[in-house]
Amino acid sequence: MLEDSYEPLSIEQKWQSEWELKNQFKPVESDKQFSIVIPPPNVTGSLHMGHALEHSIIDVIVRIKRLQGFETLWVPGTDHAGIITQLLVENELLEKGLSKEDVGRENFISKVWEWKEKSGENISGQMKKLGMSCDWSRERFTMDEGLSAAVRQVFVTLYDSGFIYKGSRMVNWDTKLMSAVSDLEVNLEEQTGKLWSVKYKCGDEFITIATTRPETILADTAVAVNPDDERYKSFIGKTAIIPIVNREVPIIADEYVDKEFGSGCVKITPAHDFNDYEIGLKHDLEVISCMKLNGTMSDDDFMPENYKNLDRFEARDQIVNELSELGFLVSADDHVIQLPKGDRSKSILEPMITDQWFVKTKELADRGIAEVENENMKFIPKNWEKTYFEWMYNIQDWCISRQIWWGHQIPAWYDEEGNIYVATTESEVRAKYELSDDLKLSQDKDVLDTWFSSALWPFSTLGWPEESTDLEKYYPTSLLVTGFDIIFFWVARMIMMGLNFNDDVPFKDILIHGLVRDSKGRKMSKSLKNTIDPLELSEKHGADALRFSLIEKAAPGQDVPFDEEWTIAAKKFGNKLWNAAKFVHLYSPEEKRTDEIKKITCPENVWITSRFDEVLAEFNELFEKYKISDAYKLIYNFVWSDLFDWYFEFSKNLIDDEKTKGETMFVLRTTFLKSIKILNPAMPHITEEIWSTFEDNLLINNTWPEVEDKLDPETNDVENLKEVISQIRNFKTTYQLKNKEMLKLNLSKDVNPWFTKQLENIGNVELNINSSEDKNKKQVVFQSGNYKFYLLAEDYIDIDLEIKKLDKKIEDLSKTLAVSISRLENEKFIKNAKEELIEKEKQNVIEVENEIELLKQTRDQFSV
RNA sequence: GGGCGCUUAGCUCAGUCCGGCAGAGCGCUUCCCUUACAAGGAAGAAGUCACAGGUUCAAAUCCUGUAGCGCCCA
Repeated sequence: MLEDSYEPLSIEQKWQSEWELKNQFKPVESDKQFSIVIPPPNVTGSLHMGHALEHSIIDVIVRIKRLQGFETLWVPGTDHAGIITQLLVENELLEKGLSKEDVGRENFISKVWEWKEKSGENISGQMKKLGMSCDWSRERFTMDEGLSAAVRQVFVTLYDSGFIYKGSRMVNWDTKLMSAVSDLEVNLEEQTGKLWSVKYKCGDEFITIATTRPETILADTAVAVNPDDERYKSFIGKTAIIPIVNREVPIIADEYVDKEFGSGCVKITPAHDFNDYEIGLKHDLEVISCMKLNGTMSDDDFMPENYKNLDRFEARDQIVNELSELGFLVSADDHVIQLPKGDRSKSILEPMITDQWFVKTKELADRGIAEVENENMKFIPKNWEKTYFEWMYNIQDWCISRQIWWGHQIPAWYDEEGNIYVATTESEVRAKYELSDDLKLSQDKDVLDTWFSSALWPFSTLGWPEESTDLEKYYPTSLLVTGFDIIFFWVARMIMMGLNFNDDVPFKDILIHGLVRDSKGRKMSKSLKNTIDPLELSEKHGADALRFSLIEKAAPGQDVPFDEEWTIAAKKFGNKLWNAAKFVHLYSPEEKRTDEIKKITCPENVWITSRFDEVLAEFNELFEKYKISDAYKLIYNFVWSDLFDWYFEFSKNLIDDEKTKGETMFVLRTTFLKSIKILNPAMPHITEEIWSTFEDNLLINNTWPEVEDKLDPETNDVENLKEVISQIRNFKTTYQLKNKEMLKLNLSKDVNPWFTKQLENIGNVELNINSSEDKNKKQVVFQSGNYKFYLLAEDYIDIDLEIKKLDKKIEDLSKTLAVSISRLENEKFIKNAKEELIEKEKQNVIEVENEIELLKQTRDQFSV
C-alpha cells in the first residue's frame, strides 16, 4: 500500500538497489538490439547539469527501448583525462612539497592509480543516485587493460598502414604543462595589447614592420611585404638588418601580407608563428628559435647575453626598451589581440616546432563524410551535420602525442641510433623487426592524446580487438547522445576510427542536445557562481523530479535555460501521480479486480480509452523522432487534464452505479497503469513504487503498451459534455455562485441518461426535460454540438452583462464566419484548395451560422 | 572575414521541415480547505508570431532583404 505522502528519497534508494540486485540493467536476449555507449565523463569530474541532462535523455531512451522489448545495453564508463588527472595528482604532491620528478614516473603513475581507485568512482556513484540504468557490470575505463590493448593495436595498425607518422611540426605548446596540446583545446581570448612598429635598416633606408610580439624579433629570418604594394616594391629582394641581433635577412614578397595591416610590412619568424612557419616553408627560410620549451628565452650563441634564459614576457619589455633606446621603435599603439590560452592550464600557449606523432586524417575523414552524406549516420537535428562537414572538409592532421606521464604510452621503441620500431610490446617489436635480444631499446616517453582512446570507445568497450559476442551483437551502436561542443573532439574521431577498424559506422543516429544554462540564459560557470549541483537538486526534490524537469525542456539541439522552479513543478507532478494512485486504489480496489474486459461500452470509458490510444500513438511518433520533450509534455498534459481532472470525476459517477461499475473499475485501473508505464522511463522510481502497489512484477522489465484499434468513439459526446460543464462553471464564476449551488436547467429533447447523470453530478445542476420552450422567460443557453440546455435565468443574472457577453461572442463568431465565407466565395480557393479543406470550410459555415443564430435568439429574448 | 542559429503571451519555450482560425508550462487575477491530492480544484485575462518586401486563394510557417542577440571556425 502507498504511504500517505510522496517522499522521493526513500523510494528512490530502494528501487535503485532493487533493480541492480535483480540485474535489471543487463540486456535480455531478444531478436532486436539497442545499444548505446556513454560519452565517457572525465574520471576526475563530478556530475554537473550537462551530464544530468545528457544521461537523463539517454536513460529515457534506454528504458523505453527496454520496455519495447529490445535487447538493451547501455555501457557506462569514464575517460582517464590525461592532463587534468595528472595536474590533479601533481597538485596533491605539491601540497607535500614534492614534484612528479621527485617521485619518478613509475611511482607517479601508481599514485594516479591510487587516486583513481579512491575517487574515480565518484561520477558513477552519482549516476546511480539519479537512477541511470547502465549495465554497471560492463563499466569501462579508458586506461583498463582491455582498452589499452585496443589503443596499442590501433596505433600499430595505423602506423603500419602509413596513417600515423612522426615528424617535426609546429604545434600549440603549453609551457606550463610542457606538452603539446590539441588545436581544439586552444581558447582565443580577446585582450588589449600593443602593436609595435619597429624600423629595420635596409641599406641606407629603413623599412618599418608591425608586430604584436617583439620578443620574437630575435628569431626573425625574413621581412615580408605584399607583392602588389607600391610602397615596398623597390625593397623586394633586398635585405634588412634585424636590430639587436644584427642578422641580415631577405625581404620577400608574399600575398599573405595584408597591405592594410600596420605598416603593411611584417617580420617573419618561422619558429614562433603558425603563418610564418608556412611562409618559411614556402620561401625556404631559415628556422631559428629564440625560446625554450618552458617559455624562457634560449641561451643559444646568437642570443645577446642579457636575454638568455629570460622569461618571455620580461624579454618583451626589455626588447621594447632597448629598441626605443636604439631609436628603432617607431610607435606603440593599442591593439586588440587574440591570446591563445590552454583550455586546462590557462597559460598562454606558444607555437613551437617539436617532434610529435600525427594521424593522417584526410583519407579517414573522407569516408566519415561519405557515411553521413549517404545517411548511414544521421545527425538530429540535421543542421549539425553542417558543422561536422565543415570541420571534416578542413581537417588537419591530428597531433596525438602529449609530453605527459598519465595516459597510454606510445608503443614505439628506439634503438640508440634513433631508429623507430612500432609494435604493441617490446618483445613484439623484437620479433617483428627481427632485432637481437641485446639491442638496447627504449620506449617513447610520450603518451597519446586522451581523445585517441576515446575515439575507440564505441568498439573498445565491447571487447575489440578480441572477437567478442558483445562486439558482434552491439556494434554498430544504435545511437550517440552528446553535446554539439564535442562534435569535433569525439563524434568525428569516433566515426573515423569506427569506420577504419570495423568497416562500419560506430553509431547510426547522433542526437545532439544543447547546453544547460541558468534561468537567465547565461552559461553556467564557477566564476558567475550560477552553477547548480544536480545531486543537491535531486536530494531536495527527488531524482525523478530532476530528470523529468530536464527531459521536459530538452528539445533536440536546443539550449536549456534551467530553472529550479521546473524541478519543483515536476515534484508536484510526482505528488499528483501519488495521489492519483491512491484514488485508483480507492475506487478500483484489488479485491474487485476483474479479468480483462474486451468490449468497452460506457461512452466515458470509450472516451478515455480512445484518448489514451491517441496520446500513445502520438507519443510513439514523437519518440521515434527523438522529440522526447514534446512526447513527455504530451503525456503530462493527458494525465493531468484528461485523466485526472475529467475522467476521474466521470469514473466516480460510473462506479456509483452497479451496471457500469465493473467496466469502469477496469478502465480506470488499466488506463492509469498504462499511463504510469509511459511515464516510467522519465520518472522511474515513483512509477515503479506505484506499480508495485498494483502488481507483483517489476515495471522496469514490463512491456510497452500497444496502440489498440480505434474504439468506436462516442467521444464527441463526451467532449460536448465537457464543454457544457465548462460553460456552466463559467456562468457560476461570473455570477459568483458557489460551484455546489444547484442550477435548474431545462432541456428540449431526450438526452442519454449517462450524459445527464454526469452533467447533474459534475455540473451541480438539476435537469427538467421538455420544458425549454417557455419563450416568455429569459433564458441562458449552454450548448455544445447538438446538446442545448436552458437556464431560467431571471433569478440569477445581470441582463446587461449577459447581453454584452453574447454580443462579444456573436462578434467573434461573425469574424470567423466572414473568413470562411470569403474563402468559399473566392474562386481561386475553390479551384486550388484541397477537397477536404473546402468541405471543412463549408461545414464550419453551417456550424457557426447555427451557433450565431442560437446566440442571437437568446440575446433577443434578453432584450425583450 | 567565413559558417550556423535565434527573435511567437509577463517569463521559458513548442509549432516552421510538409502553408489552412495562435499552443504549453510557469507566472498573474478571481473564487473554492468539495470525502485521491491546497504540492490541490474551478474560472479568467493575456500575442501586429522582430521588421520590410515578395510568392500564394491562404504565410508564424516558403523566398529576399533589414535589425538585434547568440554560438562556432579563421
